[in-house]
Amino acid sequence: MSHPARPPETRPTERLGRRLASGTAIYQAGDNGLAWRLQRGVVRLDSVGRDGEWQFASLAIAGDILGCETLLLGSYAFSASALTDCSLSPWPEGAPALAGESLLASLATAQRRAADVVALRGGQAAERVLGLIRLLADAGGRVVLPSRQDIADITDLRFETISRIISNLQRENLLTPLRVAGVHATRSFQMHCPPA
Amino acid sequence: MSHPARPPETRPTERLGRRLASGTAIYQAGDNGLAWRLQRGVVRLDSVGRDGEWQFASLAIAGDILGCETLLLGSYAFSASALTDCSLSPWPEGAPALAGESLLASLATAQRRAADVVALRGGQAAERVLGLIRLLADAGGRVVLPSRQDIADITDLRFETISRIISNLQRENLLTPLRVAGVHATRSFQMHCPPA
DNA sequence: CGAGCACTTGATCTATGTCAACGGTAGTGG
DNA sequence: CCACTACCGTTGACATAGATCAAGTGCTCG
Repeated sequence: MSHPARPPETRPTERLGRRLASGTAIYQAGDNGLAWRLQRGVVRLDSVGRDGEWQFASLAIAGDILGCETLLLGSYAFSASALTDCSLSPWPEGAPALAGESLLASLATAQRRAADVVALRGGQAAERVLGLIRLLADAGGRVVLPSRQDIADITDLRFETISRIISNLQRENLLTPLRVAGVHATRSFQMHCPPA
Repeated sequence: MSHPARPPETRPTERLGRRLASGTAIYQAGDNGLAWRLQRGVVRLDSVGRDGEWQFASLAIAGDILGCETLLLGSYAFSASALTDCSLSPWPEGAPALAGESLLASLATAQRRAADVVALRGGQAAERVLGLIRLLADAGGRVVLPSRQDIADITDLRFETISRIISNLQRENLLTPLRVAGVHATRSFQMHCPPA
């Protein structure tokens, strides 16, 4: 529909307890595999049309469960890729029994997360981007953002618009780029606005 | 944010196995209650901000489970209201044991539904509305739509825009209003486009 | 009968999309 | 080391989809 196909960048699967660099594919819709807990980072989930185009479907952030559906269906329903550096560990932890309790908990957070994502696609452009930044910021207001294009896919805006909005936020001192190796990063920021 | 507060239209809760008219509130975020299976109709879920404004969060259609989170948290996380005439029955059916299997199934469909809703908020206006119509149509292409305003809230458009789009679809013969009591209905249609 | 509500349609405005040019950085191969 | 390419991000100029404002219709309910 409105979003461009993305080239699936594949890498060999590492052993359990994976670390993934920003941009790497984690799994593809239809693959067989495990469910994971996302320990750190941000993951994008896309649904895949019959003709293979990717369409942004949801977001997972640290603490979320990834690929639950594989426990029921045997294969992934979405394709997952890392928007920032990530680490994953197999889920469920400990006993392999499908503990009803932890399933319920993961269902509840999935619902909340879905509502958050829906909210990121409504209202004024600047509010949407700010909403995403708030969602991704840690308690101290530090954020590592996805690429402009990924932010655009998430918020249903264009990357030029995202670029302009982030420039404005810097101009208004709501966001200051962090220095990484002596230069201003384009993706790491300190946020200066109320976290809610 | 971008969406207006809606007046919560309350009604006394009926006994188990409920039928609800279009427009009625089903439950409010924070209430205690059961989980339900939606047997018929379309339900809107809103998250409620601290200041009480409602914000569209998700959609449930026939077959979906409503208010799962109450099993874990003891109270509803969202407010639910009927967008068309609905019927509900308590869930889980039969044994009160939290069957891991059916929980998983409901988690999987919740994820899919969330992805559908996200898709309804991206791309061209006419495509979004058509996407919603497809989602709500039965196998024969018959649909009972929510009000123009509710469609607008779901798709993040304005009700005037929805009205124009539906008028266009009729003009292009993709949609024909059904006759109800001799007059053209404004919400019941026959769809004439491919269901996928 | 009048009030309220949902819907329709027209005229105009504007936020965001689109197109284009350019700069910086990383990687690659000579 | 430099050239070269590819990719990502920034910024400007302009176009347009959809928002906004306004007026009017018809239905339902008291």
